[in-house]
Amino acid sequence: MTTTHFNTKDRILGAAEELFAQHGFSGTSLRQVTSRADVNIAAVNYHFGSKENLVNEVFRRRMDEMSERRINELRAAQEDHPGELEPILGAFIQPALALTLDRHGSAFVRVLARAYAEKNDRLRKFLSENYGQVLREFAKAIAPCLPRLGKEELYWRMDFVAGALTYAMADFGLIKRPAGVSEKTHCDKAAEHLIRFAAAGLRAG
Amino acid sequence: MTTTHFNTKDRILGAAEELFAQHGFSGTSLRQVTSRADVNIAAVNYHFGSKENLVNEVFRRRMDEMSERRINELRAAQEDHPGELEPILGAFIQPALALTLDRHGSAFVRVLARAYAEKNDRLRKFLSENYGQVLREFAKAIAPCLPRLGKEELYWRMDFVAGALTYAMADFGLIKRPAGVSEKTHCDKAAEHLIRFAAAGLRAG
DNA sequence: CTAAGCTTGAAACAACCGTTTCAATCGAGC
DNA sequence: GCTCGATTGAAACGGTTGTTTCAAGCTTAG
Repeated sequence: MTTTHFNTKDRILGAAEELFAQHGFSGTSLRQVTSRADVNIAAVNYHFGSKENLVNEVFRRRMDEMSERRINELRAAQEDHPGELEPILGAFIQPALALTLDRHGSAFVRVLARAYAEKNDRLRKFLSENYGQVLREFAKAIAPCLPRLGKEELYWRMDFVAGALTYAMADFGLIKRPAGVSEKTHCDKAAEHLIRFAAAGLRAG
Repeated sequence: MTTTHFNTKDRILGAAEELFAQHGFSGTSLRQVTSRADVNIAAVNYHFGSKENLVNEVFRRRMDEMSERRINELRAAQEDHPGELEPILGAFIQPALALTLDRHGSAFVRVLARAYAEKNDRLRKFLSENYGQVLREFAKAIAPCLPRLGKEELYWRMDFVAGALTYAMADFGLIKRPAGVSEKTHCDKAAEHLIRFAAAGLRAG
């Protein structure tokens, strides 16, 4: 594999990511993928072995990146603003919402939201192994900021934060980006609102 | 149609609901549905016209009931506890979480969560026409409880509440029901935690 | 230049998809 | 008893699915 991102394998991954986001995993055919990637149908089974394996690779590529950025920003927040809640929440929320700006990452956000709805056991296992670990890491960082909060209560509220974030990322609900507002501005606003909401919710007496 | 719930039409709806929850809409074939419902494959097109229409009917059956219960409990909350925020949130959250207790409704909860991840335009339109109206109704009821909160800010936070609720309903995340706790208890606990979290988040300064 | 080993193209595979057809069956009203 | 409309059963429709096959093309090392 060369260093360029325009080889067959990466073109397949990119096309698959976009189409999975639009039509779901089982709603997307390999022929749609190879057609968009401008690649022969045989290439996907040559490079990935099967459709299921392609799904996993689509996840791995971005998930690892997002988790790494989250952990890095968490470490930075803990060093620069020890004991403060909001910077930690920022470290959790920003890398996720930032994906919606990346022209390539925006599709992945929908893929991620979709994955939570899937009951596919292998996918759930893959997600809980990666995403769950990161979530626990954040719970451990948040706990000292809320010394009066029990561990179970914290877990409940972390789940609520993750839910609100997923919802915001996928652009459901009442709020739509107004025509005059840039995507970057809208994303920053979403992060700002969500951090304030989540912080207040976590601090609830 | 008779009053019994064990006719062909309702058996198809029930089987479709369970399978859609497990494998998604496009991941479920009509042959799987009719096989589980123990009816002929032709019956689904006879009673529903098409697969897409079957999907819509699966939604309508439970969505109408949930929306009605939400609105009813909202009216009751406004009468019994005028100006209070928590009862309104309870009217929004309880009917949704109550579905997870119903052996038939629990599947629908996953179907609902899955629908949010779908980008299917017709489904989104159907949902925003029904569900969106209910959400706006609640926003109108909540606004007087938070006189210092702007309408846009309120809409943001309502979306976060809906996201946290969806997430909690679908049983993603860190929190799992412990072995010794009954489903009813777990559900009540979820509602209690979510109401406290959402109320604090909505009140954030 | 040639040979070896990756990578691709075109075609075909069996299996399954949603939908349709049409005859058989059922139950209610005359 | 008989007819008529509603419902079901079995089979087939054309089309698409994921996967495989195998020959042709390509790149690279000797």
